Amino acid sequence: MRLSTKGRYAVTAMLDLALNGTEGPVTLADISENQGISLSYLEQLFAALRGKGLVRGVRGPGGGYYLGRESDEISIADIICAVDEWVEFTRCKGRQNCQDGQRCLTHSLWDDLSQQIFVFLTDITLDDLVKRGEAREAERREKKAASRVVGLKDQAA
Amino acid sequence: MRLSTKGRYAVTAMLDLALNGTEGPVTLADISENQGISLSYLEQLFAALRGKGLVRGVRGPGGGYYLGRESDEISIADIICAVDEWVEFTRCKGRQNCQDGQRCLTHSLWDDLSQQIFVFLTDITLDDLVKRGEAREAERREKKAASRVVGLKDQAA
DNA sequence: TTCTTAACCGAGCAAATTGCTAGGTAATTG
DNA sequence: CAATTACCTAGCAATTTGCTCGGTTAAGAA
Repeated sequence: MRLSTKGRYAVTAMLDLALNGTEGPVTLADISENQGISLSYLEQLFAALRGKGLVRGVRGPGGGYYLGRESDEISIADIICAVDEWVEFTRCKGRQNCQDGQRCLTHSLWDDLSQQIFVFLTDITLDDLVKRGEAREAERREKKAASRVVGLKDQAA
Repeated sequence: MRLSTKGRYAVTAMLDLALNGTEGPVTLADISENQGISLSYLEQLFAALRGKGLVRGVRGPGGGYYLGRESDEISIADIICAVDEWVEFTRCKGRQNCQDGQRCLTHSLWDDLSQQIFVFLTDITLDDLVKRGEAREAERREKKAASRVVGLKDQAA
């Protein structure tokens, strides 16, 4: 599992799509403006996402992108794997002192870690993020209402 | 937390040091040969490690490097942080739509993940890796002995 | 003292990656 | 037809990675 800013861009863009794509497709130009990512970079990312079936493009006026599946069927790991292709964590394949030597100790360490990260990101879907955002939004509104009642100033938490 | 091959090189080198440094210092030339890492790159890595007190250099003939602390006092996270300096996982500081917008949802996602990785790597010390290697070594010997008794061929597990 | 060893230091370089600009073509709508 | 938007390719500046090369300094050995 590789973790880079590229994967984060992709997740951010996909989240934008999940949030704003409920009625009709979303254009890359919109996402570009919302998220401050260049259009051309988005095109590259979405080419990869489309290749994995995570999004579906519609051409022409009124076109844009849909999610390729329901948002609760798309994990964060899916997204990252699509754009940040799985770089093998070890370089000792065929290397001599790997079988029992020190290198293989770190080898298994990275495997463990990689597995851990993968599980973490596989368990979280786009829908989870959407819901998490809704919850936060609700909480924020509650606080605001409460503070208005008590007469306190809004404090940016 | 940033994960790159650079950190893996450093961990591998430190493990070599833990394994071979029990009686006297280990030269970078030795580690270079053992692990297939260029001498000059090792020097760069060890400059960073030395800066964090993780290793101690001794100049002159018979010199080399010692661990800076006991191997059970050095976590994998210590090593990685020394060479792969902590890159902040988010780029939205001061960004407008972070406070409540989509970007902040991925923000907290990366924070969670980062924390998870950090805990994982903080819990593992160099000594753990050494012991893990000894256990594996013992297991291998046992298997070998057993197969010899039964008259089976060695099979590379 | 002089030679050798090995840490320590810095310049620079090829390859890959990142995020971007620029300039297209193809499909769909009005 | 024209406008829109996906889709595609080339290339570029900045950064990172792992390296070569060429030193200087401290400490032991001759």
